[in-house]
Amino acid sequence: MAGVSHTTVSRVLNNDPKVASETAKRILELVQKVEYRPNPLARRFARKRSNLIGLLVSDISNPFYAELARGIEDKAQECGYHVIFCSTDDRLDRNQQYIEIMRNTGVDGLIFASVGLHDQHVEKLIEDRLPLVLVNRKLESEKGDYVVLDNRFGAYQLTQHLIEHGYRKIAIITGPSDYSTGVERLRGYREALKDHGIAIRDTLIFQVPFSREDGYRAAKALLNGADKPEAIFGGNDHIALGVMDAADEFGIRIPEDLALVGFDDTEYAKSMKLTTVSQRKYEMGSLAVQILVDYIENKVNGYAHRIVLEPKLMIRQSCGGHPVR
Amino acid sequence: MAGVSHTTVSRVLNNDPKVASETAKRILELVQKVEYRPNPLARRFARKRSNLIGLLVSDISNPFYAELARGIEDKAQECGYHVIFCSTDDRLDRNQQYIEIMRNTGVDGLIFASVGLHDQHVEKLIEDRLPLVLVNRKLESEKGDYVVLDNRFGAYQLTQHLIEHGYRKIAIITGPSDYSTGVERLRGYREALKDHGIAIRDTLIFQVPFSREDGYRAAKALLNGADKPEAIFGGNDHIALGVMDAADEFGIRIPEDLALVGFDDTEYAKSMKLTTVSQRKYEMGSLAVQILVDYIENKVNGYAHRIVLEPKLMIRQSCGGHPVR
DNA sequence: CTGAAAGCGCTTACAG
DNA sequence: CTGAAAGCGCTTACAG
Repeated sequence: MAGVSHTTVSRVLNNDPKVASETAKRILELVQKVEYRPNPLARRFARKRSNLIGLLVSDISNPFYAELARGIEDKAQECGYHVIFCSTDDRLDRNQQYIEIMRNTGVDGLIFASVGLHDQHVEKLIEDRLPLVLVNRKLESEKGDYVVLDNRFGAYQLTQHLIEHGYRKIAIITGPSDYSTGVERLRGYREALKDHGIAIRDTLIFQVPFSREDGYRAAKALLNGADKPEAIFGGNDHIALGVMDAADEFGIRIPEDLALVGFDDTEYAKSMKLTTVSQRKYEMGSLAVQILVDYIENKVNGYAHRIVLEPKLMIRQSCGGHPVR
Repeated sequence: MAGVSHTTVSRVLNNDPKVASETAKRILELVQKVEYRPNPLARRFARKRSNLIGLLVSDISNPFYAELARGIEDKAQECGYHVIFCSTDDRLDRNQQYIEIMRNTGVDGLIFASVGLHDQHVEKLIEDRLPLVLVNRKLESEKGDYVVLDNRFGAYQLTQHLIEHGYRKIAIITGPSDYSTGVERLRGYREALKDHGIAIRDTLIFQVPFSREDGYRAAKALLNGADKPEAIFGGNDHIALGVMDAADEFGIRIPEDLALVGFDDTEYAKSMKLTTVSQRKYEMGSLAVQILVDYIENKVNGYAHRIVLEPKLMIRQSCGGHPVR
């Protein structure tokens, strides 16, 4: 240490205003020269803050979550935070374990993108006032802060769009009933059919995990049956992709022989000309970070941030543009 | 503290073998009951180890990097580490800044998936013996440890495949010359043409950023010209997707009017039936973590780990299966 | 505006 | 096998 005290150096590095600008300048120069780097581990320990955010997603390699992660990353960086991620593969049985692991990393707060409808462990975290924001999916109990899309309305619009194009026998392959997204999309589908006086038939409703593989299998079952649907609503774009795989295999053309819609508007949907609903993933992530950082830094936890974003219908060739029969 | 000392509790929590199993058991029970969580920030500080790995990618929302990240995440978790990621958007001018930010997070080591060919800042880190592994891209100087694909050979195979299908006028829209991937893929293309006695024409060579948008623009220029190619080699799947966009716009059918190949074998390629080269992204990430953790924990840094994975040609409808003319 | 001192909550030789 | 004590490298009241 050349000249001043430990304390003063620390002050300068933390932009403490009550330090002579001349001293500060001298120290800064020295810091440069010696390439002094304050030990981040010691800083965090002394400050009792890590400036780390934990992000729990189903699978980071899924483009939906990857795009969400990018929104989270950018806003976090803007706020001086960094993101540690963890893929849960939607294994509800291991959820507690993943959360525990995350807490042991010393993050200041958690963003949970894949919460189950009835996750009691997460409910407990919320009650314990641990800084936590849900994004994409929410709890049935409506506990905690969240940023989600209006999934019900998105599904309603999509189904209505199919109906308006003359389709009547519309099947849905939606996500599992363990998640708000799966449940609400199914609800929107039902409501749209009901409002248009179309009977809801259980044989046309499939609930499967949100994967291409599962979409493929369900579609095969549907297309193999005697009672083939005229249109299929895939619970997300991955499922819709799986439907395409199955259609391909059976030589069924889309949209000529079968109309198809998805959900999420991932890049895949754009490439495959799939009609879908756009989720503002980047924005969702960004908003979640804002709320979380507010929690962490201002210890606000009386507010209830419940943000429900409007869905936007993206009409593409997989079903749109065809005459009403 | 009920019964024993601070020290002993610490030992138990760190699985120190020289502690009476009976005492250990009692402490563990108490820990459970009180829901005691050791402060991770203090642990890291005392241990001088964060068990954090920094991951630098071009863009986490790009499926290629997202899949790589998943491989890294899984292996890291297996080794008791966590991953902090940072998207650089391939802004070479800001590279130093991003690295600096990462170092300030206190990571034990760095995985760099998007290094520039001549990144002097990274070369310095390597010389300073900072635990660092390059993945996907490498330095021209061949400094440091890396896990990469044999990009040259992959491009060679792809080009040869086109030639074997009767195409002669083959254009390439490859990545920028700032990255080993872009450069080596171009090299493989040139070598294949040369080996088959086909003249290399500069007007058929484009070097653009690895994006769909840039691929689209370059393809438009190519397809608009008087001298239309019979086939296009997209430097990665994103570029190939951009070529498809342009072809669509011009009413050019793939593969009937134009053959197309990509590179990377992202999920997009599968959906779009694009012939491409498979990169074992998950495996690449996993290997990189293994090497890095070995560095961190055993302070091995005399070894030179240079892993070059074999590419695998994925033949799909975008060019394959058509008769030689 | 600056410095001495305490403290953050663990881990880890060291001594017993 | 167990404990007292030092130490990890910062930040931050507190006193001046």
